Amino acid sequence: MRITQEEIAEIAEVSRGTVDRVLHNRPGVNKDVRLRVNNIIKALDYTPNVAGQALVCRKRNLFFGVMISPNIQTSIEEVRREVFIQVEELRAWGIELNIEVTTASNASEQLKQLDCLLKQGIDGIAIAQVFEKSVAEKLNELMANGIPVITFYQDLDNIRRICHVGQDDSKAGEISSGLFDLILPRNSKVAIISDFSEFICQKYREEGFFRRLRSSGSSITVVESAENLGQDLLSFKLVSEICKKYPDLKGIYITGTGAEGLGKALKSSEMHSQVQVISHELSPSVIKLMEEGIVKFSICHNPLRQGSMAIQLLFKFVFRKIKPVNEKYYVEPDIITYECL
Amino acid sequence: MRITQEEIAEIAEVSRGTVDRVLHNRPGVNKDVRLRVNNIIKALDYTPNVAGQALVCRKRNLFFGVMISPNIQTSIEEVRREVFIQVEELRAWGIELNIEVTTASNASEQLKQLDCLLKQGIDGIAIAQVFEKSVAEKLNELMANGIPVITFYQDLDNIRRICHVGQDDSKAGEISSGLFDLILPRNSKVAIISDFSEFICQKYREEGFFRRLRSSGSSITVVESAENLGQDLLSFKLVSEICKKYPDLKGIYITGTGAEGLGKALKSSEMHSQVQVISHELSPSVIKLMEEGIVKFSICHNPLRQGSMAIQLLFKFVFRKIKPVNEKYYVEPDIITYECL
DNA sequence: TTGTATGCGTTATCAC
DNA sequence: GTGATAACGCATACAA
Repeated sequence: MRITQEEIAEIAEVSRGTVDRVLHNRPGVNKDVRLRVNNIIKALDYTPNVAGQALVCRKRNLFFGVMISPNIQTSIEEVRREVFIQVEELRAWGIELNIEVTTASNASEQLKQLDCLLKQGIDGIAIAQVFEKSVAEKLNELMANGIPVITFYQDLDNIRRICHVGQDDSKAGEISSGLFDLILPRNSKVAIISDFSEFICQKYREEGFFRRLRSSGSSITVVESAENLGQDLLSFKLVSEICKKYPDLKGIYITGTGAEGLGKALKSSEMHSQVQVISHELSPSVIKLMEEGIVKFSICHNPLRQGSMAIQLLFKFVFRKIKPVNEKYYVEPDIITYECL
Repeated sequence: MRITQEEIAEIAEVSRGTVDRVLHNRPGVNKDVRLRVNNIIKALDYTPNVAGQALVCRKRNLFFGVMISPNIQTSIEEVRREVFIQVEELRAWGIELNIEVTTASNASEQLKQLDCLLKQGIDGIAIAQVFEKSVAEKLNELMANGIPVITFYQDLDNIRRICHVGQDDSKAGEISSGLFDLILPRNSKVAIISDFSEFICQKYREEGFFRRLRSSGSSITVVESAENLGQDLLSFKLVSEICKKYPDLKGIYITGTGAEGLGKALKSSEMHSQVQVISHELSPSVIKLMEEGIVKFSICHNPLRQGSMAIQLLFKFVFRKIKPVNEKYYVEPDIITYECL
């Protein structure tokens, strides 16, 4: 049987009210009493019964904002479905959690949405990609005002947040490189295409890729590493050029978006049956290329699971005041092949 | 704001007590009244507030049994750790759930453990593998007596249970076959080794493997399909023979246990760098073979996640009386390579 | 056959 | 500064 406030009050020879005040750091309690009660709380390892809290807190509703960017390559409907499951689960416990899912593809949109959420009185924010410093600053401001922020999917340096939920990109890069060694003949030439190599995740993926090549003594040579700036047209051009330059190219590792342009280039160069492609995530264009047999593997970090993890951590923090123990949480990478779809 | 018993009582112009009696199908309420109340409950889509229930039910503790077999290839400590997390989570809500994790490797041990659990007054059972009909019959009996049973990891025909949590083995087989097509040269010869092909999961894996070979028009030929009866010695013998018989063998798909014997055979035949192995799950011997570069892929169905899913469903059923909507729940297969370890 | 009272643990609002 | 008390939604024992 767990310890209750009532019991603490009894032991400390005070009333429940006082215990409550101590627990919530509210003023109006003698220093000595506070210390005594606090000691008992610690000694008996008291933790509140969440059911009791849930029952009381039926008055005020919670309100979270989930901000995603198109880059997470999952449809907003899917995110909503995932969110719905969690909201329903909490509803069963009598807790009304409202979650507004918005999508933005640039900084100014994000800022506008943040302002809108703030006006409605937000209790917490999970954000999948922070586009610019201006947004980061805004989020820092929120944190300073006691509104918790969790970043997921893509992190940013110098941003204040209670934690980050993401993937181990460097490991993902290692896995890709290992996969190439399994499917390519010896001494193969491989090219790497990123969209913006400055994006942390892509930088780490590439790093991991190279690290394993070295450490495993792989025979693969990376002949080119180019940026398509997230544009399919540029992607097409780049890959076409590379194909011309290296007619014996055997593999392409695409760490970000732009798979569609890549696919077209391979087909128009008639290299699509010779070049094996490994990509990340499961955008519609990647799925299509898998069905066509051009993309052989895609390494995914279920953005849905990341999102729901973020919401759970956010809820725990807001409702139960439990701070995430880790600064970063990783979801395991999923290796996807055509048969997995 | 959700609807409450109180409100239903008000609308039906009866007391809370009566509503409660109707909700719990207890006797002592007029037929007409019962009908009226029931209609209101349905019309307003009433669902109980679990927090309220949790608060009341602090008196009686719940007691679940989790029975695993060595075949699930996860250490009992890991299972306990996983169980612990869930128990703590419920504890936070004031619900004391006791879970006893036992491991048995044959039917008579399982029967003994079941009896032991029954004597202690069990509220539900999650079982990872049912060895014989005698155990299945015992479980059917429990179900008849209102003690819910969930099977996970491995199912059995003709067993009564509220649902099953497992994997889509046929899909797993398809994935393996797809992987072979990616890593093997054209027209390769492949052998399949199972331990007991009568085990449902292995049967389905093999079926899926063959199905995809046919449907995709693969150039792979399966030259042999043998059973090692779960014995490493037999596994060694079988694989040695196969290696001798097919010196140009390129791949082995091992659907069950016995990887250690297989590895030794490949090494002693000096075929280990020529033959690519795909296996299932992550037993210590599989991990070792991956590190040695012999096993290239292993397809896993996180038994831990299966177990925790089973417990969650069990809890939902026992505590909230919510029957699982599906008869079978599948976890997604994980494709594991050396770099994933 | 029906209604009422009590308690579960927490929070918040009074009163002292 | 401190203590008592009324909800919150539910289950149950008891009263009518």
